[in-house]
Amino acid sequence: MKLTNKKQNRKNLKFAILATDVVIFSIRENILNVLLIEINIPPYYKNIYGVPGGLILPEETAEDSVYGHMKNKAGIKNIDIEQLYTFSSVDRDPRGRVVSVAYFGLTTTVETSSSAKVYWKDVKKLPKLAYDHKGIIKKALERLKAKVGYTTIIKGLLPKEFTLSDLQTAYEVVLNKKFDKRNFRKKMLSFGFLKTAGAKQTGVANRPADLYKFSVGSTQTFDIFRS
Amino acid sequence: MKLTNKKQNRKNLKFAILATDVVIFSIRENILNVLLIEINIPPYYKNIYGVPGGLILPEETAEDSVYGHMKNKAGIKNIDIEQLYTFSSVDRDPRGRVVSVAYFGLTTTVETSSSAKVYWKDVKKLPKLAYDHKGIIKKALERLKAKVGYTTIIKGLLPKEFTLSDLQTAYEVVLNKKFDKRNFRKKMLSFGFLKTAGAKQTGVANRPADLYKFSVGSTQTFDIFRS
DNA sequence: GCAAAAGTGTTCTTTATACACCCATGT
DNA sequence: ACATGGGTGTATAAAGAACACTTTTGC
Repeated sequence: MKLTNKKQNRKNLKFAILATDVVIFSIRENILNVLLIEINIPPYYKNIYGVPGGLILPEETAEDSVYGHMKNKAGIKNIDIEQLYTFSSVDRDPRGRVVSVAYFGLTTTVETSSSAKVYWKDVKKLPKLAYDHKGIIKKALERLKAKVGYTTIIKGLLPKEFTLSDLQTAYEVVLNKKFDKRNFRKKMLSFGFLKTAGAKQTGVANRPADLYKFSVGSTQTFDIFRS
Repeated sequence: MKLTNKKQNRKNLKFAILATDVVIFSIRENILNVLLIEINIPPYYKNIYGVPGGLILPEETAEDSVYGHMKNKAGIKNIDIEQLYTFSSVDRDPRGRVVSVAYFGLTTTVETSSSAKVYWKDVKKLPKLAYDHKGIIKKALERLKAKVGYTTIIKGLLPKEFTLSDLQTAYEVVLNKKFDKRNFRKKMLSFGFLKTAGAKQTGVANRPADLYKFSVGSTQTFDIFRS
């Protein structure tokens, strides 16, 4: 962090533009989806998509910036995000040096009330993407898979109240792996981070399931799944 | 990552200076130490220490930058580092906006062949530090503790060949926790990431221990310690 | 021969896995 | 009455934890 103290040099040190990008995951129809947004930067990019993002302003932290861009460009607010990685390849933006601090977040909010072209896409069937966004999504997915194994982060993919089957499906979709129903339930309830919501499902054409909610506020660490 | 395409605006977007900081850990006399370097930025900082770091240059990635600063300022080279977190608080540097991409690394190289004032310090007895470096070290330590539990990262704290007692001590020092010798050895050998080096300790005033080395090159994930 | 760390097995407890049937509701 | 997903227990296997003595070397 040492930098020269000569004021006349400071201008030359400000060579890079700072940006943020955010990978937002959501489960739709039992498939893990990522939020994409149209990128239109002629002559470099047209008819192409990428993850939402944008500039960091002088008076903002990276995190402030992400919240603003999520809201303005994708209509997504009130979701928890966490820092993923900072991408600093010299040529990652065709217009010049742009260093991006990437974040990732989870949501159940499927509505994307925004004027921009925004859509959800199966993470396994991504189209060609702008910039290094494919690599950013790949890294976010790795992080998500790792974190569901030792934290309660899965909470972000579920509504406030959910059934144990919903919870199981969420894990199965993220980890791409099936679990035994009885063992799954035993294990989940043993952790103590769930409590019954005191109600049952309604309007289903089968026996209604008990509803549960998380009894912990923020993401906590547990030993959830090992492999 | 969308940014305005108007060239005349791009200069105003370059408001921040980019820097890297690196937290280097090493075990010395059964204590986890961190490498500190004198920070001298009058009138803001004098007689104060912090972790090594410095500017990112226009043609460098953050990672390139860290390797350069580690070598030039602390005389440390040939160590593996990984990205830790990007610190972007607006006021973290008294001279203006500096966004720092922080890294952390492990080493056994205790010699710090450098002209700058560089020294190793017990992570539990840190003095007052410049900038937000105390927070950076705290985050690095959390990451290190987490990663020894599910990767072979501990390798970075050990010489090429080491005894099982050395390995146990390394885990104990990092996790601040004692292990049972027999159970520890059984478990470590069961993973298969160790192999005998075919030699024994020499010059010790007790029964010489077998030497081992890691049979894996880079850091790999295993289920090493749960709690 | 003594001090110092190395090396080594067994028992018990806890956790994980495999597995199949009846239940409550909507249509 | 039937189709659909909900809800439950037990037996076996695997992993983790607790625990003490003999061995090899330098001095």
